[in-house]
Amino acid sequence: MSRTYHHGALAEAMVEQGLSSVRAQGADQVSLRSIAQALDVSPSAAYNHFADKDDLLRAVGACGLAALDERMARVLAAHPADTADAARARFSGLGRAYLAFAIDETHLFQLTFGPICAVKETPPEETGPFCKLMSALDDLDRWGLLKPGTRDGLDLIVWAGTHGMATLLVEGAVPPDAADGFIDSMSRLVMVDSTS
Amino acid sequence: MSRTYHHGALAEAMVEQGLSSVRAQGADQVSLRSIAQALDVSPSAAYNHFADKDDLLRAVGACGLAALDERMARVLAAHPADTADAARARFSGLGRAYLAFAIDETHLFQLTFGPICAVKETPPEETGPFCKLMSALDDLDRWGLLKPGTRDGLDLIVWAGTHGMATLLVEGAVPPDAADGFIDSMSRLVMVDSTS
DNA sequence: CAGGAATTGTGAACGCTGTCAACATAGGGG
DNA sequence: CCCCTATGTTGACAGCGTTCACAATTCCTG
Repeated sequence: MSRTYHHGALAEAMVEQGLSSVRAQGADQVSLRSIAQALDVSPSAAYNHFADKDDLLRAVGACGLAALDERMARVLAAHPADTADAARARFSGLGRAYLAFAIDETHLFQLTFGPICAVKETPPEETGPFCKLMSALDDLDRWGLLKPGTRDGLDLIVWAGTHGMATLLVEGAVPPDAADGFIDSMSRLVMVDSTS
Repeated sequence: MSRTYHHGALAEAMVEQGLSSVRAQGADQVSLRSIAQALDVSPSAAYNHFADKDDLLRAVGACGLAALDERMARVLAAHPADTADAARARFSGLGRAYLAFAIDETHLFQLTFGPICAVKETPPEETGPFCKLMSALDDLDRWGLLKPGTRDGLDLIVWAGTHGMATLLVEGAVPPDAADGFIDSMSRLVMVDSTS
């Protein structure tokens, strides 16, 4: 019944199984052996595809980043960027998507932005989520929706603020229902008054 | 030569040794056994003082929080709160201290705000660093230094922004020299123009 | 001041982990 | 057809967290 001796796509299968294990128990509790066992495969088989346990986890973490990016891409797809209001919606929608990801993919978020994956030297401004957030800021600027004189360093403020709020949510330092209020406050602080 | 059979203060000694091990290698790489060995003590001795390895690490993480709090307290002590400029200095000084801690105590920061210690349900607004930051905001408000109409939700924005910037520094997503610029941008965004 | 109880340490053992080296199997290109 | 490479297996190793039975020490009580 062991389909074939050679699995065929072990690497992908392990990442996928790792993904669901991490989702269920958090990265700390996941063992290489348990992933292998779930796939009816010997533990050492992993070493044909990954250098390390951490290497496998990094692949799983990359999926997390991709999942976050996809959520944000969906937001952009839902709001064409052709009006000022749409630009507003894009900006706050992206922030909300970021926080929503942190809330309902807590474990994955922790892995993706945790110490294991950090070593990967995530290219600074090359990651999808970051540059989506930044381009939304550019849109706001183009429509003249930013408070005058605040553009300098705003990238970092918005990035750090959103990411920081996400980690606070993940750590349980702040209740999930504070997320929406945060986005509203952030928008109010950054954009010109919406009742113009 | 084994001083005494009873160590006398094993709990404190283990926390201290744990502290320096975590500083040196990061919490993930630290083992209960190595801590015990460094103290010339049997591994199982730990279980007379801590329920768990995680329990010990939580104690170490608490030291990290205390260390951060002390840095911030030093800033407050250096700037009496009796002038508007002092209020400005307190606010930006606190932020800088927070980021400096993240930069030169990376591993400790990761433990203190990581998943292990998060379970500890850190009381939301009871932790020193957070309430120091908030009281500095209140000071700014008292001196009329906040931009009008921005006070709502500013607590969360400042907290999330500062903490988020710290985690970005820790993850290496942002170079350490971006820290000062961040504080400046944040101050500029939150306070009224300083060239009044 | 004696002696038992509570505290704090030891030693050996368990099952689990990541990792490795030697070997087995499968499939594709000369 | 046969060998080569890719892929998987088996068995072993050291190290880990944790537990249990036991020993040493200290403290409290009578």
